[in-house]
Amino acid sequence: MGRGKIEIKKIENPTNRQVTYSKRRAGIMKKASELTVLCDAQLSLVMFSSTGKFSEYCSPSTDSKSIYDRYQQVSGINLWSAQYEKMQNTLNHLKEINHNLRREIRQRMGEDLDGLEIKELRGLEQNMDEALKLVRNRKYHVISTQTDTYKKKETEHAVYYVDDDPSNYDGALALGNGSSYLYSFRTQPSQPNLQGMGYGPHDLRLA
Amino acid sequence: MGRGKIEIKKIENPTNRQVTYSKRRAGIMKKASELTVLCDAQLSLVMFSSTGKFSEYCSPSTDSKSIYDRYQQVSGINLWSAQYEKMQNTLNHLKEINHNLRREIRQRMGEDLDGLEIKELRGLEQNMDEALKLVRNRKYHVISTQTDTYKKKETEHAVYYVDDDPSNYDGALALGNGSSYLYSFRTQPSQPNLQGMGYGPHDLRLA
DNA sequence: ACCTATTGATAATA
DNA sequence: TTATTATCAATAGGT
Repeated sequence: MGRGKIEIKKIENPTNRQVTYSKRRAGIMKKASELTVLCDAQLSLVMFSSTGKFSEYCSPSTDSKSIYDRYQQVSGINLWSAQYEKMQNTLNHLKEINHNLRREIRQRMGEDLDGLEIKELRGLEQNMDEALKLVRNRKYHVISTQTDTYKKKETEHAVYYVDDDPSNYDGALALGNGSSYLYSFRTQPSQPNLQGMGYGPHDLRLA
Repeated sequence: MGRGKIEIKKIENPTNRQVTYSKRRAGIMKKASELTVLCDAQLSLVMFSSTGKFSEYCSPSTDSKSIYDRYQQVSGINLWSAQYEKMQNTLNHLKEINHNLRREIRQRMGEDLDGLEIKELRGLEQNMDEALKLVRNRKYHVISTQTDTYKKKETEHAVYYVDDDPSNYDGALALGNGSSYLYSFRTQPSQPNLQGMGYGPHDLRLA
């Protein structure tokens, strides 16, 4: 269609190529637009010229992302699988670490010991014994410091550090340090929705 | 271009619309193909008819994913930000949990106690004290069981459970339970590459 | 699907 | 780039 028929092969003259690109780009975009209007179709058209210039057409009341989401569903091709895979690997890695950290904590709480051999049990006992001494020392240090403070203030709250109710442990951990997650996590009602990506909420919880 | 001019508006007759869609779809695909050949362009064309039928054209030596990756770079539009955000939230959540789990383990090893109040220290001491008893009990149980086994076997390896070198702890944990991650993780040479997604390897490590 | 009169797109040119 | 226009290509309507 023009003053002469042309062969469909790459136009070697760069200027000519650019001119033809502009014209035909306009043409195809018009065609695309007409198709959406006439036939109530939805389409996305993305173009890069040989010089890297980018143009796009997208049918009204959508965007390219929606079209591609749909494309993904219909074609079964996971367009962003590479990126997802990376994140999924990281997630799995983190979950595995999380699982093992939880097990170590359980073991340090005296649970889940069946899988340990005698050597490991002995090491754990030794480590906990030493750790317990450190905790006790710290406790005594805090107590003495607080006592000094109270002596300076001379009044009130004097009963605070005398409380020796062991049932405080859960509460203390839940409020004061990392363990709060061990508990609060279980009771969280909702997780980020990862359905269809291979990550149900259950995966994130402590089995 | 046809036996008569038509107005560019939705074709109400469904049969006609479908016919026109097929014809024009073929036309636009041919145009797309010609554009890629003549002008050495790269383009992706995704179409859905009003009945949901899907077709696509993509220039040779690429795929729609590559085109859209490029589209994303050029346009600055993050096509899959929604999906990423969900995963990122999950990742952040897990990392936070892991961080807190690690802190709890450190505290159970007698480190990182400065942030604990007296009440919490007392609870931790109490809990560790009870846990230590459980570990000891378990150790005795394993020892006696092993002793029985050895008695039955009557010979060899008799020295095994007599080893009382406390330096076994790290090794035992590293080999036998979750703590292996606490240590091996630090020395892992490479992490999944998440650069550009806001997740450097350092994020996964114990701060 | 096919046909073909007709409109639409565009190659060459300025 | 933009405009012109002679030609070729696409396609609307009918079979």
